[in-house]
Amino acid sequence: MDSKRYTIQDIAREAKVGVGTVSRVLNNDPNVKEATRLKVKQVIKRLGYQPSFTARSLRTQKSQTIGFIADNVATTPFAVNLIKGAQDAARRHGKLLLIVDAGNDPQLRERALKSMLEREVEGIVYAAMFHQEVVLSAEFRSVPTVLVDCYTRDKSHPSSVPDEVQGGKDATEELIKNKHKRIAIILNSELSSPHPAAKGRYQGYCEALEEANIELDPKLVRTGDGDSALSFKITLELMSLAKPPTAIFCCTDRMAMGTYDALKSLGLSIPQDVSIIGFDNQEVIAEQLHPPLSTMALPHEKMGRWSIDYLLDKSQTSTEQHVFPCPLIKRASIKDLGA
Amino acid sequence: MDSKRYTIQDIAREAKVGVGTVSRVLNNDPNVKEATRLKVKQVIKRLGYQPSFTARSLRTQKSQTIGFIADNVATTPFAVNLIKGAQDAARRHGKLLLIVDAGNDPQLRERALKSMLEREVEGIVYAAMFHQEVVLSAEFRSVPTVLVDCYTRDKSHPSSVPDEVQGGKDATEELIKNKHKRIAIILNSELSSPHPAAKGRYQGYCEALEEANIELDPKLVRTGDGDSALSFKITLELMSLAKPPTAIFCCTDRMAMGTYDALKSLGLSIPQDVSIIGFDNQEVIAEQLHPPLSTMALPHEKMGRWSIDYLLDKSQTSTEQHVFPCPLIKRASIKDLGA
DNA sequence: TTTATAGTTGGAATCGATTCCAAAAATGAA
DNA sequence: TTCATTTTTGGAATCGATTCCAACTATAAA
Repeated sequence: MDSKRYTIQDIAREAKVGVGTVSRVLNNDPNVKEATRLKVKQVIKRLGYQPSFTARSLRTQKSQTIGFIADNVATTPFAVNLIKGAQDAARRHGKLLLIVDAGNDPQLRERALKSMLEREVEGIVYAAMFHQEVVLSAEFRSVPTVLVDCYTRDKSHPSSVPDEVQGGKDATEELIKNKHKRIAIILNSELSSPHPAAKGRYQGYCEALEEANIELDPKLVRTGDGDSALSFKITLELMSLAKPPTAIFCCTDRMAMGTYDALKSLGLSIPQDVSIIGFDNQEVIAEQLHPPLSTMALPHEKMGRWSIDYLLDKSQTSTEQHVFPCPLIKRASIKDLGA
Repeated sequence: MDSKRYTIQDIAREAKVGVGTVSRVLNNDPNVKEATRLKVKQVIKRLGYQPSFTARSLRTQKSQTIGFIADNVATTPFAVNLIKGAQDAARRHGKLLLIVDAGNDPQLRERALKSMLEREVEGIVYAAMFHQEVVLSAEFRSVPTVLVDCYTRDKSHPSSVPDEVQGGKDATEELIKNKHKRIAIILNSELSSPHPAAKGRYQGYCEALEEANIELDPKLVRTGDGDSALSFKITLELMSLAKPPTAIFCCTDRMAMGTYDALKSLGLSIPQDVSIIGFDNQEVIAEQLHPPLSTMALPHEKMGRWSIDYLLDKSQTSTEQHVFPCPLIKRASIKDLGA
C-alpha cells in the first residue's frame, strides 16, 4: 500500500542540509536563505514527504486536537448541526476534532474522557442533545472544558444554551404582530420538569402576551409531551372550546405535526382558519408539512462554533453561561388577521 | 488548571523500579512479579499518572485513530447513525475516530485527507450521505480506505451500500402478503438519474409483482422528487384513477407525508382505505405520522460498524462491494385485506 | 553446595519531529 | 584588508513512551 515514509533526516540528507534547516523550512521560519528554502521544498515535494504529526506533538506538547463528547448523537437530528459548527470552527483554527458519542452512559463518558486525556487534547467540548442540566466528574476539571446545550448546577464550566425565553416570546409576538389575540400554547413537557425548554418558552409566551396587554387564558395553555399523538388530541379539545384559539404555538415541530393533522381532520385549513408556529426548526418536518411550518430555530450550529472559539480563546476564563437567540424561520403557517 | 503531568520516569523513580518495568506494568506484560506490579500500580494511581498517547504512538508507529470523512453530515439525519455505528466499532477496537465533515467540497476533502495522513491514521472511512457514486483522488490509495453508502466506478476501494433492490422487493412483498394487488409506487427520482436508489427500489417492486403474478400497471408507477409536495399531487391523481390503488409504496418517508396528507384531504383513512409503506425509516416522520408509518430502514448504523471492522481486519484485502439488507420496520400503516 | 534454568529487572537505544547553541558564512564599515 | 555584526546553518539534546538485551535473582535438580 504505502511505500516507505520519509523522515526529516531523509530530506536533510537528500537536500544536503541539516535537519534544523528542514524543520525551519517546514515551519516557515524566516531565517532561511531563499535559495536553501527552495532547494528543500523541492526535495520535500519530490519525495512526497509528510511530516509526522505525532513526533511534532510529542516535542511541542501540542496535540492540535480537541475532544468532542456528545451525549447521544443518534437520538436527534440536531447533533449534526452542532458537529458541523464545531467542525467549521476547528478547521479555521487548524485543529481536528476527536468525536465520541458517549450514548448517555456516564461510564462511557468517563472512558471517552480518559482516552482523550491520554491523547492530550487541548480542550473538550461536552455537548448534550437537548437543553438540560448535567453533572460531570471532577476529572473534567483537569482540561479546559466547555458545555453546549447544557450546564452544571454549580456553573463550574462555561456553557452555551439556547435562549428559550426569547424564543418563546418572539414566537408569540410573531402571532400577535399578525393580529392574533386568542393564542394557545402546547408545552412540550410539564412546567415542573427539570428541563428548561418548556419553562422558558412558556415564560416568553407570558411576557409577550403581557406586553401586548392580552389577558392570559388558562384554558389555552396545555401541556403535551413533545410528540404528535398527544398534540393531536389536545388540538381537538382546544378547537372545541367555546372560544377556540385563532393561533396555536406548538413548542415542538413534532407536536405541530399532530396539530396539523387534527386541524385538517376537523376540515379546518392552515393558516386560513388557524395559524400555527412551531419550535425547533426540524427541517424534515417543517419543510415537508403542508403548508410549510413557520418555527423558531435552535442555534445549534452557532453554539457548536462558539464552543470551539471560546475554548481556544486563551483570554477567556470566565465560566458564565452564554445564551444564544433562537431565530424565527418564516414559512407559510401564519395568517395575518389584520390584512 | 492541570498540575504537572507525570512521566513514566517519575513513576519509575517513585516506585524505585526501572522505566522498563513501569512500561511492562502499563502494557500488562506477564513477566512482572506480582508484588512489583502492585507497587507500580499504586504509584500510578496515587500520582494520577496518564500515559502519553503521543509518545506511545511515536514509538509504536500506531496512531490508534481512524479518519472518518463525511460528505455532508448536516444535510441528513442519517449521518448520526453512520457515525454511531462507526463509533461503536471503533471503541470496541480501542480506536478513536477523527471525524471531519467535508461538506461536499472536493477541496475540503483533500485537506481533510492531508491532515489525517499527517496524523498517521490507520485507515480512512469515507461516507456519503446517500447512495451514490463518488470519485476520489489517487491520494486515497496511500492509506487503507473504505467507502460507505457510496462506491467508485472502478471499484478501487471496498464499499458498503444498502440493498435497494431487496428493500424495494420486501416492501412490495409486505403489501402483497397483506393481499394487496393494486400497488402504486412513487419513485424518489427519475429512473434515469445516476442515483441507484430509485432504480433499485423500482427493480425490487417489479420483481415482487412478477413473482406474485401480478401484472404491472404502468398507471400505478409515478415518479416524484423525494419531497412531500409533489407526492401530495401524485397521490391525488392516483386516487382519481378509474381503478385506484389499495396500497402505495412511497420510496421516501418524506413523500409518505405528502401521501398521508392527500389521502386525508380526500376523506380517506389510513390504513382502512389505503395502505402505505415508506422507505428510509426517518424516525421523526415515521413515528410521528398518524398512524405510524411502516417503512424500510436504511442500514446506516450497520454500514458504519462494518466499515471500521472491515478496515481493521487485516486479512481482508478485496475491494468488493458489500450490500446490506434494509429491514422492514412494521408500524401501523398497512391493512391486511385478507382478514 | 553447585549448576542449570526460568523468571525478573534495569536502562540504553529508538521513534521523528523541534529547539537551541555554537559555528560558519555573508555583509558592512572602517 | 580587517574586524564587527548579522544572517544562516548544522547537529546534539529533547519530548515520553516501548523494546530489547544483558544482568541479576530465585528455584529446582544433581
